[in-house]
Amino acid sequence: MRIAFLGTPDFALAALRRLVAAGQEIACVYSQPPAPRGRGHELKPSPVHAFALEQGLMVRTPTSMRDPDEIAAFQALDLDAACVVAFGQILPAAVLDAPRLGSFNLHGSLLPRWRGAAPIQRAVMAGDPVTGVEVMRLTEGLDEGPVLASETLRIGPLDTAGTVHDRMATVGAELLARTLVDIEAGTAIETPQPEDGVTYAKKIRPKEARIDWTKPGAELDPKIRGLSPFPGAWFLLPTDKGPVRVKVLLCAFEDRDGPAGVTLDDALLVGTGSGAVRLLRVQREGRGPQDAEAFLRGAPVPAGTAFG
RNA sequence: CGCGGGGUGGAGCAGCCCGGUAGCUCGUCAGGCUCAUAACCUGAAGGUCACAGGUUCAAAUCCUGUCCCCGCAC
Repeated sequence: MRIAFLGTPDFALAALRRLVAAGQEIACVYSQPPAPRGRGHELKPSPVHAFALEQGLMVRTPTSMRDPDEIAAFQALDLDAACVVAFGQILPAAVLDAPRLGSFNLHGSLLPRWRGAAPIQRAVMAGDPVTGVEVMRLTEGLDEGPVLASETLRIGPLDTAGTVHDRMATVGAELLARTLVDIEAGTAIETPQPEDGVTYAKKIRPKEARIDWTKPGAELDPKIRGLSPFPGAWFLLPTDKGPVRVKVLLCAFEDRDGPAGVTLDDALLVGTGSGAVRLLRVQREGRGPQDAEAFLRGAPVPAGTAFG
């Protein structure tokens, strides 16, 4: 099939790689324009953009797909289908309806739960025991189109948004590739989303990442894991040189009570509003990620330490 | 030139401001103790202090440049 691929981050890259491997004809790749990011404000192309260049695929990085010239260019591609995976832009109907068979999206949740920008993180943060990845037809509403294929994924007690993301990227890429074949063959079945159970996965804001130890531990644990590795839930660790920001990359809930924000033992068990959270993997500013054991070797945190 | 932190035996860190014997926690190896052990005791090996220049009688420590890593902002 002659398709256009619209995507930006690593999650999308996994899907694009799979489609290329499957021998699909990628007429054009669309990605968000290179933005000044990282230290030093360097202009870096997105993962999908970089891969497309490396593969010699045609790439376009329009600021807006609503631009009439962009829409015209898209329509001129004479596509069979368009695949949208974490692209980062809302597409107008003129674009969605341009391909002969329509436009399809790979979404990281079991719709209609977690429609929107950050489904994987929100699912983990909410403590969902199960999530999934689905292929759906894009319509004008936000992630409201009918579902064509679905695959579920368990979220374990030690999963983070990162680990679920990685597993889902692989499963999702496979699912998309398989479903495209069905779509081309005309055997794909479209099922409208249920009307009940709709929730929205709002974009993660850095402000949400500060840990509030007065909240219940059973709530903090999944939230912290859902924010890992990005942007990373954090707190302030008191040191000789002042408070140091420490991110928690992995933790586990423990049913033990103690003062909120205070360590209950010498191994990073922290009291919360109710229950406690054991920090298993952390990263302090300026340093790399490390397991609690390694972290404590260089910076012991005795029981009774109060976190900020 | 957006702001800031860091690169020290295998791991994690201290020492740097106030130049002058390489320190701590752990790991490894050997021996001991023990019914036994990730416990404990004793001893040992292992480091061009990121790299390149400079200042100095003397540089991990001060100055300059380079490379790499990370946090914030975005």
